[in-house]
Amino acid sequence: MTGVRHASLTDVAELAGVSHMTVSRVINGTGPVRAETRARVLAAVEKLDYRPNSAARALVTGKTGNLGVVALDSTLYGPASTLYGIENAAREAGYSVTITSVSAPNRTSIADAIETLRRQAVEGIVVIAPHVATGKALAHMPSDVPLVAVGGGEHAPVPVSAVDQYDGARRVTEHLLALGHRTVWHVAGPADWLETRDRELAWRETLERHGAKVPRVVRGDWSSRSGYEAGRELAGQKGLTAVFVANDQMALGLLRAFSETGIAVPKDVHVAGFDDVPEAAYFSPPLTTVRQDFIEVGRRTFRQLAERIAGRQPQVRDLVPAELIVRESTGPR
Amino acid sequence: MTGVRHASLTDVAELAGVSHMTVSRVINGTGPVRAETRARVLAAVEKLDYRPNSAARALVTGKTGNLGVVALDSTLYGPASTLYGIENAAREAGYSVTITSVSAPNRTSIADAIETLRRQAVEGIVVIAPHVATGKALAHMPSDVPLVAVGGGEHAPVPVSAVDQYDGARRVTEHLLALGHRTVWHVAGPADWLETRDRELAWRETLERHGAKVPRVVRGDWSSRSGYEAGRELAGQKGLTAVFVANDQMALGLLRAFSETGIAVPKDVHVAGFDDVPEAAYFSPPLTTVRQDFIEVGRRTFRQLAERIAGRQPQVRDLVPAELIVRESTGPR
DNA sequence: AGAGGCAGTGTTAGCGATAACACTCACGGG
DNA sequence: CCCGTGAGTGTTATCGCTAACACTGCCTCT
Repeated sequence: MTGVRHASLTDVAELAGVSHMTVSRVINGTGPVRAETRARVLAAVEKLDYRPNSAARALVTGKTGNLGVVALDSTLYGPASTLYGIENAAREAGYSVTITSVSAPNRTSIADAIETLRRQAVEGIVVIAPHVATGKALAHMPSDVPLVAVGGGEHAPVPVSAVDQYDGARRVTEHLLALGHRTVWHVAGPADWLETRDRELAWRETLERHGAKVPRVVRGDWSSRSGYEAGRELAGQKGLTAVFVANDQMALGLLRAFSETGIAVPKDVHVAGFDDVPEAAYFSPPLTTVRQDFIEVGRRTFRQLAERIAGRQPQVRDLVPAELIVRESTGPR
Repeated sequence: MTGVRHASLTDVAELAGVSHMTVSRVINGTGPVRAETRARVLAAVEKLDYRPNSAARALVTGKTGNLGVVALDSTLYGPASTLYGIENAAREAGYSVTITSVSAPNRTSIADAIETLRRQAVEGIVVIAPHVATGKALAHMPSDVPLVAVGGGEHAPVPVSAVDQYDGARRVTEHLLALGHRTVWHVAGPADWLETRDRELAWRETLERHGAKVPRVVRGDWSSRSGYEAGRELAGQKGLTAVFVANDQMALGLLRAFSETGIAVPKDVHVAGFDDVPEAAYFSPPLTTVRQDFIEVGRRTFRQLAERIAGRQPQVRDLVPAELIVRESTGPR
């Protein structure tokens, strides 16, 4: 039952026959305590099932040991993995993580989420919301709480860690060109995502650098459904031999559309994705894609935030390299 | 910069020329305050950018407004969605959510996670970890903090909300039998998951009730890879015409294996999954599966926890119905 | 031998909020 | 006209902890 008040430092002190300060010193390892005294205190702690009151501690120290994460209310593989990466790193460092989700990535909801977290007295905030709007929203945020972003754009006003989108997209495009295609089509993500921009830019510049014609961009919204629609649209396209799809989910939809319209992959068309979701190796056919180490991103993000909390100014951009994973969808015909 | 101390109630009071209690009353809406006074106080609040100190408040009220969620360190669609469902419901009710992930669902790590959360002074805890071991672990947990589980088993010692696994599996099995199959094979999940047990039991009992022979169970681990292996294994099986796979990821792997071994779905074999991940409609072929409303599960889970926190004893098991989604993988041949 | 230092412990004063109660009026009823 | 009542406000105690400093011995150094 609830209602049995918790033991306090004073209760422990009384039972151990010492002052509450001595108990505090034992608990926190601050200051010297005789071994015998320490043992007595610990016995009392054990007996009373004492647990420090974090509110009282926070009140006097000004530190809560809490971090806030603003997360997209989504189960997209990337954001979800990043969240766990951050949580793991934070927990190892003794921080707890409070999560607030936003359904729409507009300025108001981000600001609300941050405000909510500040009211919770978090020591620092990570924003996972890789939209253009997010970057802009962050530019207007009050700066009295350390803030870092993940997956953000190059002009973000806060430190950012992310997988190197440009590099990944360049690699996959070059991989396709190296297979002998005259050009590579692109199914992009939503225009307001920063990752979309990076991937699209890399694709475009890589084509240009190789003297290839740059086809019009087909745009999706990351969902398989939109990939499917893009696939139906591209199916009628003459001269289509290679497609770089901006994420694996859309690539799945596109593969489905191609299959329905009698286009064989990889025989007729090569297809590559981005993300390397765990399922990508079991698509039909298994998908060539770009692997992102989201856990590492989470780790670095936490590290940057920790630096900020400690009062240092970390580097502003911290890129994790991407890895090209070649599978059958760009395999021998 | 950090370092500019936050304004306190007293600061606001001074600026507004009232006592700190009056400010407190304005902030919390407790007790009567003259309209003119309130306005003056609010102006001071605004001017000083005052934000209540949650630690001080928690210290004196004994309420932190914090809930803890023990989550599987996984990006599985179900657990991730449930997390967001809980977070949404909690936020609407004014609670914040602290998340702690566990990588292995054994008793020790669950106990550690709960201990961590208790140290954070959460008012209640939700455990998302639908393993047999979890249920057992919870049986031994100290009961002085309200605790509910999600996706748990029927013998769990705490309130539980979940999608009705049994019902969903029964429906999908009956759907397959109704298509004229003499029996239905089953690729099950890991034996230590509660959901695995429910789905498997429903499948078995449904077959028996219809007088169908019960084939041996092939077991996977939820991953596409394991589904693929199950598919390779089943491909050689004589008389195989229908397979119920315990989740969509494994079904994807199985479809891949069937495709490689020349088995046509749905022409030669019917396949159904479970979960209705957003991609399931774009598998090859689109997958018949069972939809689970994880958001609703999250909502109900929060509601149960709120009841517990309020000191009431909610019903012990709260089941959300499952929905059968029929697609081409069990379609006309 | 006296001063200084340090291990080991205690005392006191807040941190910033709410709870509980006290006080001052103005007003209405007997 | 006096008193009870309730609106509006203030005073004080307290939540559980840590910071800062004070105190007591005992040991070491000069």
